[in-house]
Amino acid sequence: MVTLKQLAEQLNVSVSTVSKALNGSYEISDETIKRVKELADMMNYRPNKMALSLKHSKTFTIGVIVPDILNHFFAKVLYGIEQEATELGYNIITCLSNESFDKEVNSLEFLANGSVDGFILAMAEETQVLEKSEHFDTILNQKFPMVMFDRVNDSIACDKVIIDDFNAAYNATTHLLKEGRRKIVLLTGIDELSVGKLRVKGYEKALKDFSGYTAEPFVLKVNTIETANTEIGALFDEEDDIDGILGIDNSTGVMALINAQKRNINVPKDMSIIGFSASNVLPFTDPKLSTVSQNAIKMGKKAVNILVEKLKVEEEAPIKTHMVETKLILRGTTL
Amino acid sequence: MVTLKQLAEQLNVSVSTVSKALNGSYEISDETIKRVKELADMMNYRPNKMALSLKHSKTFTIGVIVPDILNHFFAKVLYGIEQEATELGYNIITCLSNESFDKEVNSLEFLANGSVDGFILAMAEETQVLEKSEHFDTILNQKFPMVMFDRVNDSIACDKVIIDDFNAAYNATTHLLKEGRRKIVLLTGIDELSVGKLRVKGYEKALKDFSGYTAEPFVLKVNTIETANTEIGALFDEEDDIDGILGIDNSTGVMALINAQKRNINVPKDMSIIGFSASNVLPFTDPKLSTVSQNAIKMGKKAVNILVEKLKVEEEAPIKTHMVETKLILRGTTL
DNA sequence: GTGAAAGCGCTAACAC
DNA sequence: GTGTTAGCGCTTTCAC
Repeated sequence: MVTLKQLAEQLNVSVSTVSKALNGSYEISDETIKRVKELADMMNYRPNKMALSLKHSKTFTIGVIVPDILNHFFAKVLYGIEQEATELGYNIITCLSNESFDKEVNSLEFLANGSVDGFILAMAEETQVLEKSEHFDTILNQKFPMVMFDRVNDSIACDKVIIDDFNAAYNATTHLLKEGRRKIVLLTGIDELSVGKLRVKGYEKALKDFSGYTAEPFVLKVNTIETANTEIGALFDEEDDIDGILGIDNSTGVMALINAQKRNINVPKDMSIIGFSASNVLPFTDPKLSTVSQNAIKMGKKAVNILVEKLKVEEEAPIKTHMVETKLILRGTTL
Repeated sequence: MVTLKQLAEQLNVSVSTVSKALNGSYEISDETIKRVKELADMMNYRPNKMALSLKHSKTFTIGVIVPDILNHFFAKVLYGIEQEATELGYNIITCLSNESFDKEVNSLEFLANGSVDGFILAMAEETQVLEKSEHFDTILNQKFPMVMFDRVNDSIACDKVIIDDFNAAYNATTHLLKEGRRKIVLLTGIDELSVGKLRVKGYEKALKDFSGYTAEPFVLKVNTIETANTEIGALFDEEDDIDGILGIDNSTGVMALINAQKRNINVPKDMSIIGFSASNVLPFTDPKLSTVSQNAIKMGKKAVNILVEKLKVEEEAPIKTHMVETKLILRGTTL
C-alpha cells in the first residue's frame, strides 16, 4: 500500500504538505497541489482506513446484528441497510446471532471495541424469550448509538424502527371481516416474539370491534416450520367451517393456501387468506397470496438514516420510535 | 473507551508495563500482572481494534462481496461464511454488488484500503456477462488473498470454491434417464452464468452417453422470475410428451411442479422433476421437490478456511480450485 | 507556502 | 522487573 510518506519522499516535500495538498488546503500553492494530486493518482494512493479511524475515533462502519439471515424478511432488511449505508459512505460489518442470546452478547462485545461507530440490530428470539436486556444497556452506557428494528423491547432506551404490528393485523383482519367471513383463524409460528404478540392483539381487537362477528378468537400456534404443514392440515380437517385465515409470520399463510388447495377448498371464494411478508414464495403459488407488506427494505434504510443522523450530531438527541407504514396488498387469495 | 494509558496512570506504572502484563509477558512480575489484570477487568478494558490493525497491518476482517442477498443460495453461503469466520476470530464486512459490475468495482476499492485482510466473493452477473476481470487482477497485484466461490472465472489467478456443476447436472440427468424418461427438458434462468453453462453441458453429455435416448437436448431459457411461470406453462401446453424436467436454478424446478399440478399431470408418475437448491420453498410444495443439494453452507465455510490459511502463511501458496461435493436428494418428485 | 512535531492506542526493541 | 522510545498512517497545530 502506498502511503503519504512515500509520496512525500518522491516529491521531496514533507508528509504534512502532501496531506494538506490532498485535502485541498488553502495553505498549499496550486502548483504543489497539482503535483501531489497527480502523483497520488498515478500511484493509486488511497488513505488507510485504519489510520483515519484511529485518528478520528470514527470508523465509518456500522455494526449490524441479524437474528437469521435465512429468513427472507431479515435478508431484505439487510439489503436495505447495506444499500443506504453504502449511499452514505458507511461500511457494514455483519454478525448473525442465529437467534442465540450468547452469540448476540459476543457479537456486541466483539464489535464494541473500536470496530464500529454504532449498531443496528434486531433481538434474537432467545433474548426476547429470556427477557434479557443488560447487554444492550452496557453498550448504550458506552455511548454507542443503537437502532433496533422489528424485534424490540420497550425497556431499552434506544431508537427503534418497527412496523405498526397491531394495526397491520387489525386492518388485515378487518378486511376479512368486511368480506363477510364468519370464522377467522390466526396462524402463528412466532408467538414468542414481541411482534407476534402485537399482531395477535390487533387480530383480537378487530374481531371485537366488528359488530356481528360471533365466533371466538381462534389462534393456532404452530411449532416448527417442518411440522406446520401437518398442523395446519389437521386444523382444516377438524374444523370445516373456517373461511378466513390470517398467517402472521413468513410461512403459515402459504401453507394454509397449499392445504386448502389440497382439500379442494375454493380460495378465495370459500376461504380468504392473508399472510405477512413471504414475498420470496409469491411466484410459486397460484393464486398469489394476499399479504401485509412489511416494507422490510424501507425499514433497513430508515434504521441507517436514523443511526447516521445520531452519529453526526455530537450531543445526545432524544430517542424515538419510528413506525414504517404497512400496506395490505390484495392479490389472489382474497376477494 | 478505557485505554492502556488510563490503566497505567491509575496503577502508577508505564503503558508498556501494562501492555506486557496483559499479554502475560515473562518480563513482568506475577504481582504486577495480577494488579494490572484485575484493574483491567474491573474497568472493562478492551484493546482497541483499530490501533491493533494499524500496528500489525492486519485487520482480522474478511471482505465479502455477494451478488444478491435475496437469493437464498447466497444467503446460505453467507451464513456459512459468517459462522466459520466467527469461529476463527474474524469479522466479516459485507458488501452487496446487486449483480452490478460498477458496484462490485466500488466495493472492492472501498475495502482494499486497509479495511480487510482478504476477500471472499462471487462475481456479479454483469461482470460475468461483460467478461471483466481487470479489477480482480488489481486486487491480486496488491497481494490481497482472494477466494471466489460459485461464479468464477478461470482466467483469474485466485483460489476458488465451486461445486462440480457439470457432474451435478450429469448425474441428475442420468437419474432421470434411468427412470426411463424419454423427453427430458432443461429449464434455466441462469444461462449467462458460468455455472449455468456447465450445468447445461452436463445435461447434454448425459443424454448423449445414454444409449437408447433418442430425443434432442431441449433447453428452455426463461427470461425473468416473473414471466418464468407463464413460459413454463406455455411449454407444457405446446409439448405434451415431456416426462422429465431438470431445473438448474433456484426456482424453475418448483415452477415446473406447480405448472404440472395445475395441468393434472401426475408427478412423479408421469413426469419427474429435479431442481437445484431452493431449499427455502421445500416446505411449501407437495410432493416435495427432489433437488441437487449445492451444500451452500459448506461452500461458505470452505472459502473461509482457505482464505484464513492463506492469511496465516507469509509466502505465496499455490492457488487451487476446491470442489464441494453435491448430493442428489430424491424427495417426492422423482421415482 | 511549507515543515516539524504531537498524538490517536498499541506493541516491541532496547535501555536501565 | 520496569520504563523509554519509536513507529504503524494519518491530521492538525504551531513554527518558520
